[in-house]
Amino acid sequence: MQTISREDYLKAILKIEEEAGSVSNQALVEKLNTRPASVTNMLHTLAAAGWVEHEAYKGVRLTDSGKEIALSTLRKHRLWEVFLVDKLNFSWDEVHQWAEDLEHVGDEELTNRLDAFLGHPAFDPHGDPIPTAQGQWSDGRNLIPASTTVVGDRIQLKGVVDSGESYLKHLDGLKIELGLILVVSKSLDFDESKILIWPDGSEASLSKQTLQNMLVEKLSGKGKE
Amino acid sequence: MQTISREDYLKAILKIEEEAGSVSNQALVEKLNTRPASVTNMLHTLAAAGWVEHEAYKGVRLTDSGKEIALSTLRKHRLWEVFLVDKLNFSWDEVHQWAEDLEHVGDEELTNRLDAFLGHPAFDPHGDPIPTAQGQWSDGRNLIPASTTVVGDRIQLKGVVDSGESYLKHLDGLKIELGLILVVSKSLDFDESKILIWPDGSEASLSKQTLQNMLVEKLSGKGKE
DNA sequence: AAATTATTTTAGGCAAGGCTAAAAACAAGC
DNA sequence: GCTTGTTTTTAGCCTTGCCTAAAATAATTT
Repeated sequence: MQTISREDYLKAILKIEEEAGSVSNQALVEKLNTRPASVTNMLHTLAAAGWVEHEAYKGVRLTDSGKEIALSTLRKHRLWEVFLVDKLNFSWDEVHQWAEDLEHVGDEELTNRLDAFLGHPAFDPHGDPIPTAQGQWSDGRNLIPASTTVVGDRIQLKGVVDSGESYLKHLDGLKIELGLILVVSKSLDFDESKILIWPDGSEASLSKQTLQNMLVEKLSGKGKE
Repeated sequence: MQTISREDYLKAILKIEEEAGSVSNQALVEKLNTRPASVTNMLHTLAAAGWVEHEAYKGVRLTDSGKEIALSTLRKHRLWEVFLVDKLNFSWDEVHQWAEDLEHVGDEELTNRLDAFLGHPAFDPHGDPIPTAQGQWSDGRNLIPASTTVVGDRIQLKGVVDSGESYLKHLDGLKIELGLILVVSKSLDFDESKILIWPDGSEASLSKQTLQNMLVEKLSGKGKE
């Protein structure tokens, strides 16, 4: 039986598998903001349902059926985020909590209709790829962290690594949004910060931390195009 | 603390208050498809939260704060139903279950944005009035059950009493939908059924039961207008 | 008014999913 | 190969909200 909590765990396991390769209980404790004993408990439940394989002290892996549920939940989450931003005009830092609830509503049919209504978006408001109804979601893009760019690069923001509210608000404050094109004007060795040029000609300095979380695409043309 | 179950109870109490005036435990048992002991339990919880006044063996009444929550939940339910029908193209008999989940998602802000996005609808897909953000929802319309009409009346379907899936599917099968205009052609005494004329000239007989659940408005013009 | 019937409450359980505290297993350093 | 520290598991408890069965109260009938 699928419950909200179980879907949340499966989604978290999927994400950690993607990010880190293997999934420790500790990682789940952090991702889900819970306690170790709760994780152990739930992993037993998920294993009994056949959604994960769990060997004591050895970590977890999603089974095919578990992965299917996790992908479906992630798909719903990201589609609802698109709805909230595109249709209800929320900003990208306001939508996560509601999407966290909405992702547990509806079946495949509803999700597919929502998908069609939104025009089959490929990415959510944070630039994360939306799994298809068939469970495909490798995005095929070649994104790099902005921290790896060099002076003269012309880059476009396509995604973020950390889509937490505080980081997104930070970007908002800097007038940085998905799709924005920037030019790398200067790179400071001592703290690995960079000075970037906005399309309107203004400049600002971004910290190493900020740059690491920005996923960008290098555009063909250089600085002045 | 507001939970899904508590919101469901408050909404049910509100509806029964409207329909029947007073709210017995028995009525809640039927409305929520649960057991008497569960109702007593929950009423204690709701009373402790200050959302209802409950005297043992005497029934319940919503307090102002309880009514506010109930109205807000009902508003969300009906707005989401409009979304599902108008935007995702579900039919009116398919939306109730999802709306039952969606009504527990989002705050006032989200609800108001949804309301604006939908164009501030006054009625849901079953013709039920949608409470405003200020909690107003007396609809001011003067609807009568179709069973009380007489031969020659020209009537328009504006709502239904029972919006259960099976009844709505029955109407679908008869090509009856909200807004449809019919003319009462014949009234059969023995079983209180009536024969009605569709705009395209076709006729069909509707049972007393079916007619009682159709809320219609008498249009000024008579039969042939 | 007494008896029967219907409704409501109490009493006691159960399942899900969270928690703390303590024990067990693993990993690292000496 | 021990010792120390981290991670995971076990054990046991809590809360929410549901349930059944039995007792108490109200309502209805005779």
